[in-house]
Amino acid sequence: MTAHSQARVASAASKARLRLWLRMLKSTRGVEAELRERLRQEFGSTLPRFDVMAALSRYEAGLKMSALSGVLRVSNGNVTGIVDRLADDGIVVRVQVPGDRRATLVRLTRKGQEEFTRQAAAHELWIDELLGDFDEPEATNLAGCFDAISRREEGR
Amino acid sequence: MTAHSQARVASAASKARLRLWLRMLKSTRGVEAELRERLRQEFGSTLPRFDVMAALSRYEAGLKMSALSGVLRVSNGNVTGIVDRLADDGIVVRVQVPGDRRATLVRLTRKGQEEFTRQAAAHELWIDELLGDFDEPEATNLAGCFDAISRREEGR
DNA sequence: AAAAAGTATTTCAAGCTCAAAACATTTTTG
DNA sequence: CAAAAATGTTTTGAGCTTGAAATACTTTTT
Repeated sequence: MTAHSQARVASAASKARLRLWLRMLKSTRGVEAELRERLRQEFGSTLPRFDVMAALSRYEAGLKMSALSGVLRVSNGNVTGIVDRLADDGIVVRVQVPGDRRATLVRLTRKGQEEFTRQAAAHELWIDELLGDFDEPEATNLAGCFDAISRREEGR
Repeated sequence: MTAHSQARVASAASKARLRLWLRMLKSTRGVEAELRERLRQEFGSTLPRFDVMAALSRYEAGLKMSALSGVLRVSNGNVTGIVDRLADDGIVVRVQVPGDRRATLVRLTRKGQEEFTRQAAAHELWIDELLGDFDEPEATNLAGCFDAISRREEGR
């Protein structure tokens, strides 16, 4: 293969990847917008709040602020405000860590657990509706493709 | 098929779709974060600014504010601030629409066009790198899957 | 034990995002 | 033609997001 045809082939794949990215962004944003809207309408809440609750629900003992922002892959300062508001609403509590006066543990309250259970059930139904075009093998296959992208990201 | 096994099948596909969504979100956010970081480092800019410039670059005659927010699928008020800052930087201009004193047209300046050309070239290379796992047929196939999701959204 | 380095969290400033309200102008309607 | 409805944009208030700086505490080094 000549350098010339090589360049042509690379460029065509490159365009296809760009198109892929634009579609990926569009459909992800669309689903996100719909979820945000429903969370607002049905529960008076937001996606970031849901994400924090989901993370905490997987750690019954609670998470330190830094661990929480690590799990969610958002900045430290970001989580502070969301947790502040969730605490105001009685969804989470901050607990001092015994041996370390710098750290605080964040835990779902009982009310928070119950609220998350309700919201998570609705969330699963919504996803089922929004991604209903995919049957089980397709969904599993696509999930694998995304894992490939994510792994590529992590290896940087 | 009994009602019982029906429920089981639906539930398994449902779980697969939920997993798919979580992976889709994770990888899209990862690529977005990387693009945002590079745009910040290399061009001192942001993704929303890039999106506005990209939209305007496809309409040489300019777009009305409402058309711009329509194309980008974000709220009206949102675009106002981004365009304000792009105008401050000499990237875009607002032009009064002759027959309608309510409306303004937003256009890329020459400087804006040149800047967008530079950024778009870098952007395409970045995508090529970040999604490099997919060859042309794969990328095209996946893009088709996302189109299905987007079309489903639009039909709501 | 004092100094230095490291860790955990919050604060800050800037920008993005939305929905809703306000404002201005144009078009339609009674 | 005047009132009402529709259209185009900006403002407002609340919340999310980031990176960087500030604060507080702990561990390590000298």
